Amino acid sequence: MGNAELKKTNQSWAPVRANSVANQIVMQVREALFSGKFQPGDLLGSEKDLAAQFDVSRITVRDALRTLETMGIIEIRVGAGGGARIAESNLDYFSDALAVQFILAGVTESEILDMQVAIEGTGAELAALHRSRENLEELAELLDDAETVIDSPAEFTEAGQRFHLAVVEASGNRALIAQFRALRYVVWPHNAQRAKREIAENVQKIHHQLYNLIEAQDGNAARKLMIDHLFSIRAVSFPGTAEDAANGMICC
Amino acid sequence: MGNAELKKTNQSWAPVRANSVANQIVMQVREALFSGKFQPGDLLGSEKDLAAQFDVSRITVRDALRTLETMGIIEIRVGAGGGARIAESNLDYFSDALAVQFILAGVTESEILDMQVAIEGTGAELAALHRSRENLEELAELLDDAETVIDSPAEFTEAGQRFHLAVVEASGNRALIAQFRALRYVVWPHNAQRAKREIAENVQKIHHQLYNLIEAQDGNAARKLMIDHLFSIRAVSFPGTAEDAANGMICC
DNA sequence: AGTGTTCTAATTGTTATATCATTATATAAA
DNA sequence: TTTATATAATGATATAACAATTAGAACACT
Repeated sequence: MGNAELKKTNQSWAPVRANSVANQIVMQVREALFSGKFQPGDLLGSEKDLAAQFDVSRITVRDALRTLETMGIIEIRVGAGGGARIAESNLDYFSDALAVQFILAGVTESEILDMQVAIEGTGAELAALHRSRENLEELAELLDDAETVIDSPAEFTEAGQRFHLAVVEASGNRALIAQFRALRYVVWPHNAQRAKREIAENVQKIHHQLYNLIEAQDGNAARKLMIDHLFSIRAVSFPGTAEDAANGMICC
Repeated sequence: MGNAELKKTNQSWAPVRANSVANQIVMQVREALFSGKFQPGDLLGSEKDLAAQFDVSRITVRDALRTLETMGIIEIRVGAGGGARIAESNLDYFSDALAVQFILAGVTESEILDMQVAIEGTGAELAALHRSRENLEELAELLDDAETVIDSPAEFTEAGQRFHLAVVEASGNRALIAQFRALRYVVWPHNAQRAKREIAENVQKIHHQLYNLIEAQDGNAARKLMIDHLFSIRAVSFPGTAEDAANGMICC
């Protein structure tokens, strides 16, 4: 039973008292996770179980579980054999938190683009160093996909963004991947559907070059090309000159 | 009344029905925030108000508010004149979410160090380009502070970390600052209290060089120096050779 | 007039008790 | 063996009540 599984990893949940009982439950679970007492998949128990263990009402437990769920620490399943379990990592939770805070803080597009340069530049560099055979195959496939939709701005933009994601994924660095996804979520609305045909062709050319550098494991060159690529996007988003806007490439 | 203030910004909360009523409330508030209908400080109303407006029970509203609160979207105050308000930006929420996901995903120290290189490298570069007079004064002050505790490993390490934070803050990029804080939170436990005297002196020397490059607005050199600095830390944390471990500098 | 105190109303925090909807699992039938 | 059905576990929601906290108004005392 859930009870037993919980006891296995954490003998004694000190029954809580003052100062928002629900928050204390959250803290106890959080601390247990941070100190390595939990693995993804571990069962905490049902609402009823936990209410009994903490000696509080079901609704208080619910409050705590809702908080933990939003934090991405637990997953809740209904039905027989359900209950609260330590969650698998889901970076969407984090991307979401980042997007919310960026909006509340009023972070500008310019700041986000600098962030993109940092993440994707390093992503491209590490991709060149660590890429596997599978990574290269996926990148090549995505390039082909983009080729087939080169006349459809929206679809080409999306294909280009998948390519960029695949590059960062090829780095094998999950921290970078998480940051990239979060940024993409924030930036997404702004650079969609603006790729004209000739611009798209230029983008394709650069993406091919990037692929070649990654295949050749030339980290420095890959990083440099990626950064130039991103700056040309910036030139259009924040045109210093009309020429920049006209010649720059957007999307991706 | 809260009711009136809410109506001002959002005329019609569609009364919700199926598929987790609480989540639908969350989504409605979230969408309203993302579409710019809310500013920090705006009052949503009390639990009772919202229960009436959404035509659900107080408990359902509570579930939704708990989720929104954990997301950092709202703040809740108890007592007369209390209720739920759109929150001020608080990047700790996000740093926390990141730390949780890193733990659940089992991200390695090596991955985090690569991430640090990306963030702090760009941070140093932008700091050189955008630093204000106040930034320089703070950096100089922090260097002096570190000097006075150069014989105390724990204190020197902390002073060094404050310097690194100040560098990133000097970039003026809140996205970078948020990422740096989050990373520091994750990395913190690992590189404390390891700085011996001669290592500390070397760190101080490099920090001074960094300061000079930032003052001179040499972005490329600042970036390069910061990255070398971080890699030397890596050399100790993941020693390729015993020599690396012996000569490398730790902390900061 | 100003200052400190007390009272009051509003609001979240918590508990208790039900009912409904959903889901996993065991059971039975084909 | 597969499929359908029943059953029990569980979360989702509702209603009602009380406790704890807080802001603001009313009041009393200088």
